[in-house]
Amino acid sequence: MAPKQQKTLVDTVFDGIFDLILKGEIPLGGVVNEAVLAERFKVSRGPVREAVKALQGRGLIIKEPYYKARVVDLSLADMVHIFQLREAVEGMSVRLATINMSDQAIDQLLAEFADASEKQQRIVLDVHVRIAEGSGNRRIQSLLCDELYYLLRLYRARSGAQPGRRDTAFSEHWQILRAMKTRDPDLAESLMRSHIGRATEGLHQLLRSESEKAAPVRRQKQVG
Amino acid sequence: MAPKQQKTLVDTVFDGIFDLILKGEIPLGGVVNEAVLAERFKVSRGPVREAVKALQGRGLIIKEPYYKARVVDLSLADMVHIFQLREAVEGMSVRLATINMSDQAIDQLLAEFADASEKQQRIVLDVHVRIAEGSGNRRIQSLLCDELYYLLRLYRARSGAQPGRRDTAFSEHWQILRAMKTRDPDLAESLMRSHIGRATEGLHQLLRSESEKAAPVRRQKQVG
DNA sequence: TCTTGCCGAAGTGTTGACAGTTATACGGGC
DNA sequence: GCCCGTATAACTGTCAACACTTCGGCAAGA
Repeated sequence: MAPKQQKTLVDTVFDGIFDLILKGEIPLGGVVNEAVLAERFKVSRGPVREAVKALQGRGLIIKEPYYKARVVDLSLADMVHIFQLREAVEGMSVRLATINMSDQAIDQLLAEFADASEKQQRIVLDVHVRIAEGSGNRRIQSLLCDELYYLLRLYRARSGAQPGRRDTAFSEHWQILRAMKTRDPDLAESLMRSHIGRATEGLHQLLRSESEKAAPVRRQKQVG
Repeated sequence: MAPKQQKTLVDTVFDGIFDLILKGEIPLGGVVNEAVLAERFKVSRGPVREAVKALQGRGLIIKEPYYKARVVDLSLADMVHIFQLREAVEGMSVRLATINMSDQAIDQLLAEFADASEKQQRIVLDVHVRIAEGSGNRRIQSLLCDELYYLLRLYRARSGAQPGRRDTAFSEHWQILRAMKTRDPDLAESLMRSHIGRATEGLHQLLRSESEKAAPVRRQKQVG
């Protein structure tokens, strides 16, 4: 009973709105107007409503009854919260993958990682996605590869800089994969949590320097 | 800018459908029919669609384009996945609460816990909710108190038995609260993960005994 | 009897109009 | 100029009808 992969207007509009948000055409905190979007995508307001609700369900849009929906602000504090959650879930994800993935699958992941690293390709999100798939836990996969995935993409698109150190990320990923290979779930989880915890700490530093910078002068109102 | 707490038809229908599912009027795996529900709640199909989509977003309903939506099956394997995720997130939740909650708030939680235990009240979900609130992490709170909360409620309503041992749960909660009081985030997290990990293991046992029971004879088709 | 194909019924997806709520603009008074 | 009240415009929530897809029943053929 595998249904055909139908694509409804809601799916198309969802992707379209997410793209507008990614590109900043609807800025962070900006208004999401159903009627305008319906005109833009040449559909009725119904599918737009449903797409907006779906984006709301992924934490990308804030919506209250009768009020104009808004794109989430994605403050640094918000990102700290997301990374704390992600640390816990990615830790469990790699623990389960260490236990559940076959030797062959782990070897293949290691080989692809080594291959991509030689080519200087961006593989950071892919490794996490692959581990989540290997965890065999559909709920964890759904959370990491759906809701948190969109939030991370948005954060990276809007902030430019990655909350992590690109120079050591390769080494940390490698160590995680090695721990998986040796079937040490405790070590794998600990390494993954440290890996993400460092990014969280980096965000914390930004948050602190931001509040110190703001303290001596009047908080500058954002134009948008 | 706190909007009034408006309640739309979608909210009402969401609660109504969830209630039908809780009571088994729509059984696990059962069909969710928009037109029938619209008649039942005396609304148009629009709000029903939106409510169904919202329930889908919480993992309670499975839906593909043009196919009839269905209530999730909530198999034991599914519950194991949910509890594994919950273990990770509740662990991080109590870690953050141990760090972030004020002494006064922790004392109050301890006092309320002791009070409720004398009265033999059901406080299990409340403690977890309170800890999530105390974590100060809105994403964790949202996940534990929204999506996972509904799934847990549904599981308990449909399965009757709690995946846990009521006799030792009090003691385990108490130890967790004590670890919070002494400001030991590592211990608090470890205790919480053990607490939920035991429930997960109980589910695993059920899953194993289920598959052993099914192995020697033809798998009995469920009537529903 | 079993299998396949066709057609109509049952259901889902979308539309445009109406109903209800919030936001904005304008005028009057202080 | 500022504040308040009112009216209207702009928006969100809902409705009923139409468009499109799936499902089930029946008939025909092997």
